[in-house]
Amino acid sequence: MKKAKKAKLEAAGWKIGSAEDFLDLTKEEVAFVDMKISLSDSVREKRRAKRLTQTQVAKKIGSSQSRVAKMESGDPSVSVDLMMKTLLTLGTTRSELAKIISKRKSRRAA
Amino acid sequence: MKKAKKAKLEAAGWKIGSAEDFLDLTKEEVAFVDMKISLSDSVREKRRAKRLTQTQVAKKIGSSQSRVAKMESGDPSVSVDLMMKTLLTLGTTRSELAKIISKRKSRRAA
DNA sequence: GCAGTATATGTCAAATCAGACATGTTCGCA
DNA sequence: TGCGAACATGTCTGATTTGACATATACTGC
Repeated sequence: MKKAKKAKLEAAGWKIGSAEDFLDLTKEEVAFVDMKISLSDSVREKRRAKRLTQTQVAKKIGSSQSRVAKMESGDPSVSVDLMMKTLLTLGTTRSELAKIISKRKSRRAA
Repeated sequence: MKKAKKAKLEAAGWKIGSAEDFLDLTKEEVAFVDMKISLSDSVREKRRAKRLTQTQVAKKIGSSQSRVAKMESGDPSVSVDLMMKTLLTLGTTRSELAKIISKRKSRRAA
């Protein structure tokens, strides 16, 4: 299974087994998961741009390194709320946030 | 206390007592709460534009009328996740969502 | 007045998400 | 090779958010 697809399903809260599972998400669910992935990527980008470690970010937002790692990996246990709060804490403006939300994922090479 | 201010504090999870409480939010907290208010307003606008009752929206998103009411009133118990899922279900596109996020609140008459 | 419909508000148990911690992996460097 | 730093992953317990329900309020037409 393609990595992006896997990430989407997992972000939606599903576990991918060894069998060829297939679950169709509604259009809205796909949009929501895509958005979460955009936010997730942006957290990593913002953090790197500011040359901070996950531990340093964790301290800023009053959380832990593992939760920051989960944010960046698109773990389904992370809410949009938390990622947005994190981005804002990292100095992202509302209009930058808007760009992140609207951003279509550029297809990455698998 | 101004209504908008009250809404912000409440949306941030604080109860306003009778005494002249004052809690200063950080810049990021204010931005986050503003954003939630924008989303909240948008849920109501979108629903009305589609001429749906709260009960009908609740059914669409698999929730209850009371939760939709809370979304629209900016209740602090409502997450950004839920409001975004709702907006997407109501046909909002990601780029429209982006506009909502970036939107500065126009000052309402108190 | 009284129904009926729409929305608001408060509460609760169950589900989800949180921070914390342990531990595993990966990388660079001496 | 071994060490240390950064990051990933799994899992606890507690906090927050959830849908559901009861109930209140507001407005309509009769």
